[in-house]
Amino acid sequence: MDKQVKDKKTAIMDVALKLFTERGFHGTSTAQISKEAGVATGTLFNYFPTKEDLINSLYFEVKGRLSACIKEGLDSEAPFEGRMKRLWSNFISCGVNKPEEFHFIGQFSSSPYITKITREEAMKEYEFIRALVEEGFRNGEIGNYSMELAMMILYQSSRAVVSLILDTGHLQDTDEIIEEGFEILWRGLAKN
Amino acid sequence: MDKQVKDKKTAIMDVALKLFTERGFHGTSTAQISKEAGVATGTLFNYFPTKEDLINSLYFEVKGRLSACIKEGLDSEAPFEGRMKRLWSNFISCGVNKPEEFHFIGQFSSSPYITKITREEAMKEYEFIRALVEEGFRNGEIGNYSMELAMMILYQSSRAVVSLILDTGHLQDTDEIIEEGFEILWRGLAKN
DNA sequence: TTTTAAAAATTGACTAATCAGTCATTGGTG
DNA sequence: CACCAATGACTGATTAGTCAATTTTTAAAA
Repeated sequence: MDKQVKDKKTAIMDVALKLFTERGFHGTSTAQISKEAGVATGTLFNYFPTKEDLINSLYFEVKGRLSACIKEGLDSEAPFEGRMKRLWSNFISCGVNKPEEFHFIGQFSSSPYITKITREEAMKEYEFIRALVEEGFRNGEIGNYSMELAMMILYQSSRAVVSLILDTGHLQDTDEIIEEGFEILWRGLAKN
Repeated sequence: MDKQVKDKKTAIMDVALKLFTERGFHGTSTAQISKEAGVATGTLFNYFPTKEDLINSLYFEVKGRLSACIKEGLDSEAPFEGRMKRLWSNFISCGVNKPEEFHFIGQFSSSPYITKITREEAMKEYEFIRALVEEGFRNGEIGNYSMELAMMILYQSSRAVVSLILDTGHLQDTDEIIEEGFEILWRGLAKN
């Protein structure tokens, strides 16, 4: 795949990410995407046989990008609380730094399009989060709560914080909000 | 407005709620709605001049229904923690008992289809939640966190718990999950 | 280096289906 | 009869996707 090809494909995916995030899947036509990407309508369908293929390709690409960002520096030998805090902090700063990706994933995973199977498949990318929380349970670092409940509260709270920062424009207060948010979360989840 | 009229209008809104939740705004055509509601396409446009009007009316209606459900029994003279727990418990049981309404609001509250006016109007319905949290701050029941942060974590955590119960079919464990969830939330937010 | 021709990439006019919304007509009720 | 809610065939616009024609790239031959 040479540079020209990669350029067009990348342009299509970049524009698709932007427009899907702004207007939703049904609200964005393939014509709009190809026009804004500066290619002909036919070109889009060379790379992505159907609109659904485009959405799925984009999903895996974006999911991978976020997943890689969140994983950074998580393999340390630090104490459990420190790694949880790193996960929390990564989650939020990745969301804040990649707002389109963040919104896209949020929209995609709660979309009525997505079958249970696809959603479960997507969850595998975040398996390491489950592993970390499970470790916390085994070692008694996290209180005696339902595993799924703790996971959901961790995940959705971090999403809530990203939305708070992005929607209200508190970009300069990010570090402080991360600290405060983790304090709330950790006091809630930790044993004693 | 006689019974006949109310019946048709209600039928349209009921079907619209169901289909919008299943397939999204753009994914649901006015033709599909009128067909499933058992009325002609023209009838839909008698009651709702445009699709956008239908969506906004429905949004307002559904938001009101959920709001009324969540408010139940909240005006008591109970201690602060008890009222917070009641709010939490109401939020979750309303979501679980009205899954279509819950998903509708969640999926579409950030949609461009909903006008700013409708959104601001609908936000007033939840003003009492803000008032309760504010009271907690003033009286030192809630720790010294950012108001918006506490609100967001409360709101999104409760949404997370509803999703957990609905998506995993833990319907019979609802009461237990509400208890556990509140323990996590309250330990996180409360002062000390 | 230049020529050349096959292969690959790109194009946009085109199609059938579907969209939101219209309106002259119909049918039921008081 | 008068009234008006209800109807569904209809419209112009838009949709995802096609494809024959054109341009660009490649690489080997002259």
